[in-house]
Amino acid sequence: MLESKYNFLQSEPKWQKFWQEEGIYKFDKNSNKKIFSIDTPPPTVSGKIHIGHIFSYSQAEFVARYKRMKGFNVFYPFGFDDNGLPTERLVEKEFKIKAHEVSREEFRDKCMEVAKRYEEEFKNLFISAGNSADFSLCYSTVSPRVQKISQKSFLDLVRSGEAYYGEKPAIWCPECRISIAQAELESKDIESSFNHLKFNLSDGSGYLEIATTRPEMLCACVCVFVNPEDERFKSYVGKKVVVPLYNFEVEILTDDKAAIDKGTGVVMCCTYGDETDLYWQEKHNLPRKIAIDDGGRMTELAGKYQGLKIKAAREQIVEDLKAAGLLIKQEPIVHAVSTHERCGTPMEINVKKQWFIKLVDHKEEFLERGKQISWHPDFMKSRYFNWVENVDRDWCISRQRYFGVPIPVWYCKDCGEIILPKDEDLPVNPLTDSPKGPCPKCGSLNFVGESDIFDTWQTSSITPQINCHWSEDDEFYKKLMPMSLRPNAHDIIRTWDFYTIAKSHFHSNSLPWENVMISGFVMANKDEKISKSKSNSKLSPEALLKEKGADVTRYWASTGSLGRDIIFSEEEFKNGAKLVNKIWNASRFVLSLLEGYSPKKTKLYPMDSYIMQKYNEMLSKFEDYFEKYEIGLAIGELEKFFWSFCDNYIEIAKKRLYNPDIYGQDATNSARFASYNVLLGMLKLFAIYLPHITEEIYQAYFREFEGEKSIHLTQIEKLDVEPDQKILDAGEEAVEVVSKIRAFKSENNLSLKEPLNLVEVVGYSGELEFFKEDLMAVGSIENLKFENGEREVKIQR
RNA sequence: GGGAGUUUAGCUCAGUUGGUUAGAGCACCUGCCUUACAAGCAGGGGGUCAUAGGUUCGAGUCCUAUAACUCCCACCA
Repeated sequence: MLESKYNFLQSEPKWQKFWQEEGIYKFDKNSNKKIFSIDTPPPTVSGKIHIGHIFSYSQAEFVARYKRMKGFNVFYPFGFDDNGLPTERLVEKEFKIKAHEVSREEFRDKCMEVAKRYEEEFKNLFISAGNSADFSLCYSTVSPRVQKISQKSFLDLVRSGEAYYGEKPAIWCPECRISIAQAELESKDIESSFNHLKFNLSDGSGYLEIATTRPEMLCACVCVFVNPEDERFKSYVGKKVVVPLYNFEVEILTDDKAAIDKGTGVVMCCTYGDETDLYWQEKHNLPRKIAIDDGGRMTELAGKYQGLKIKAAREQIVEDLKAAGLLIKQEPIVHAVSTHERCGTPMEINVKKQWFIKLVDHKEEFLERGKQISWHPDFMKSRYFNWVENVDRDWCISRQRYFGVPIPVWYCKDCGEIILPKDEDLPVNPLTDSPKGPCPKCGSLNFVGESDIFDTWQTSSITPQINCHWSEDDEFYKKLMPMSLRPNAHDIIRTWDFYTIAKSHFHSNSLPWENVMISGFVMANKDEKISKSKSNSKLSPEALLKEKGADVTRYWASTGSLGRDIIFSEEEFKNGAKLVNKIWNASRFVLSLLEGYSPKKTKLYPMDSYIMQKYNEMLSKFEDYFEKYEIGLAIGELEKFFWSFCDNYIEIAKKRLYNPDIYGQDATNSARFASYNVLLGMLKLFAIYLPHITEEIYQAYFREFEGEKSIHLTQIEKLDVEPDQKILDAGEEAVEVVSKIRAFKSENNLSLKEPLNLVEVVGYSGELEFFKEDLMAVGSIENLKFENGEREVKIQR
C-alpha cells in the first residue's frame, strides 16, 4: 500500500497544496466550538527569515495543531510587521538610495513594493515549513485597516490623557536620525578614554580635576557637581570654575548622585551627555545647552568644532586641551554605553516636541497585569517584572521617518491647537488630508500636518486588537479578548509583550492574552548566537527544508525544553530522519497486515489490550505536558512508546497477525484491531510535529475508515479499551520475559529466531499465562512452563 | 550591584509531590542479514548527580552557604 521508501520532496509540497486548497486550517467564525486563539507576533520584514524563526514559530504551531485536534476552534491568524525602519533600510539597500534623497511618496511606494514581495516569500516559506496558520487572516502593519486601528488606538489614548504631546528630552539616535524608546536601547561595552581635565577656579585659588569620557561636551557644561558628603571638596561648594577652552564660568553644586569614588569625585554636568545629566537638569533646573544636532554633528555652541561629527570633535578637542596644558592625563577604559539596538550607535539626548504614552504612572498596574498572565515557563516572568520595575521614562512614539503609520494630528498655525481627526475618517495622512473644518479654538484654516510617523511598536503592540477586529466587530472582539496564547522568544518580553500588555490595559482594561509561551534562541555554540551575519547558507531555512525536509526540521524544533536556548546540531536532524523513516516502515508493515481489514471492535487478547492501555497511559502524560506547553517532553513520551510498540508489541504480535490459519481468526482480528487503533493514535499525535508523513499514511489507508478528509481534522482521543490493571501488570512481565530470552540468545551469540527447547518461567503472576502463545511465538520456544518459586527465567536450548 | 537560569554518563538532555540498584538518545564495545526497517534489531560497558554543610528512617530531589557558566537589568563623570 505504501511505497517502500518515503520521498519527502514529493510528499511535502503535495500536502501543503492540499491543505491550502481544502482550507484545512481555516477558522470557522460560525462554529460554536470553544475557541483557542493565538496572537502570533508578526515577523519583521527585514529581508531574511532565519532558523530561529522556524524554531520559535514551529513551537507555537505545535500548540495550534494540538488544540485543533483536542476539539478547539483554533483562531490562528498571521501577520507581517512591514512598517518602519527595517523596511526602509531594506529599500535603501536594494535600490541604493537614501530616504531623504527621493520624494516621500516615491520612497513609500518602493517600501510597499518591497514589503509585499518579501511578505509573499515569507508566507510561502512558513507554508513550506508546514505552518498551519490561517493565512486567509493575514494582515500587514502598514495596511489601511491596520493603520486605522493603530491611529484609533492613539486617539483613544490622547482622549483619555494617556498620550501627550510635549517638548522634553528624548533618547535620540544620531545615525538613524530618530528618537528611540528605552526598550530599543542595548548596553554595549565600548573602548574609550578617561580624560582628566583641569578646571581652574575662577578666583585663581587653584583648580579642580575632572575626569570625563566626553570632552566634546565641554561647551554644553552647565555646572559641576560634588557629593555633599565629600570632605575634600566641601570648601569649594558655591565657588565657580572656568570651563577649559571655552573660558566661561559654571558653579560648583552638590548632589547625592555625584559619587565620591568615581573618577575624581568631581563631575561636570552637560545638557545632555547622558541620562544622569537629564536628571540633574530637571532636578536643579539647569539651563539647556544643545551641543549636538540631529545628525550627530557639533552645533554652533561648540565654536570652532561646529560641523564636526562627535568622534572627530572629541579627538580634536583632546589635542587642543593637550596643547593648552589642560589635559592632566588620559587613561584608556572600557565602559558600558547605551546604544541603539538596530545600528549600535551610542545614544544622544535631544529635545524636540514629540508624542509620548504614559508608562511611569502605571507601573503598578502593569506589574499586576503581569501577575495575571500564565507564563510558560514560569520563571520567564521575572524578565517582565524586572523590566517594568526599571521603566523610568514614558514611551516616545514619534519617529522622524517615512514608511509607517502617520501620527494623525494637525497643528493650528495660528494658535498652536492640536487638531484630531474623527474616528470615522481614519486612516488619515495629515500631510495630504486636511482637518474637516476650522480650528475649534481660533477658527483659523491654516494647519500644518504632523510629519512624524509612529514607532513600529505602537502598531505591533495592538496585534490582539488587530486580530480580533477591535472597533470593527465589537461582538467578535469581546468574545475573543483576552486571546488564549502569545508565543514569542525571550528577547522581546520587554518590548512586544510589555507594550501589548500596556495597550490592552488601556483599551479594554483586560489582559491581551491568558498565556505567554516563551521559546529560546538557536545558538551556534554554547555562547554564540546564530546571527544573520554569521549564518551560512547551510543553516538557511530554505536549505534545511530542502535537504532535510519540513518534518525533520520541525522535529528538530520540537526537541529541548521550553524557554531554553538550543544549540544547533546536525545530530538532532539525524534523529528526526531516523524517526520519520521508522514511522514509515512501521506503518508500511502494519498496513500490509491490515489489507482487506475493516476495523471492528473485537474481544481483545491480553497483549492487544495491554498495548492499547499503554497507549492511553502514554496519552495522559503527553497531554499533561502539552497543557504545560512542554512540547519537547510530550514528543519524548510519544517516541518512547512508539519505539517500544515497534520492538516489543509488533514483534510479539506479528505471528498472530500474519498467520490466522495457525492462531485462529479471532487472534488475528484482535491484533489487527489493536494495531489499527494504536498506529492511528500515534500517527495523530505525530501529526502535530510531522504533519506531512502522517498525512501521507492517513490518506493511503485510514481516511477511508475515519471519514475526515485530513488527519489534521481528526480528534485525539483515548482508545476504547477496558482498563484492567492485571493485564497491564502481566503485560510488563511478558515484556520482561521476552527481554530475558533475547538476552540469553544475545549472550550466546545466537540469532533471535534460534529455537529454544525449554523455557521455565518461575515466580511470575498467574495472568502471565494468558500471554503463553505470544511468548512462545516471539521466542521460538518449543516448550514453555510456568512455575512457582523465586522469580527467574530458566532457558535450555 | 540586582534578578533569573544552568551544573546528572564522553556529548545532548529527562528525572513530576523526597522512597528499591539514578534513566534515555547519540557515541563506544559485542552479537544478530529476524518474511517492515542494517538509516534496523538484541545485548553490554560507562555516573562521588558541581562543592561543603544541614533537615530526614531515607536527598539527584528540600534548606543554607560556595564555585563555575549563561542570560536579563542597572552601572555610562
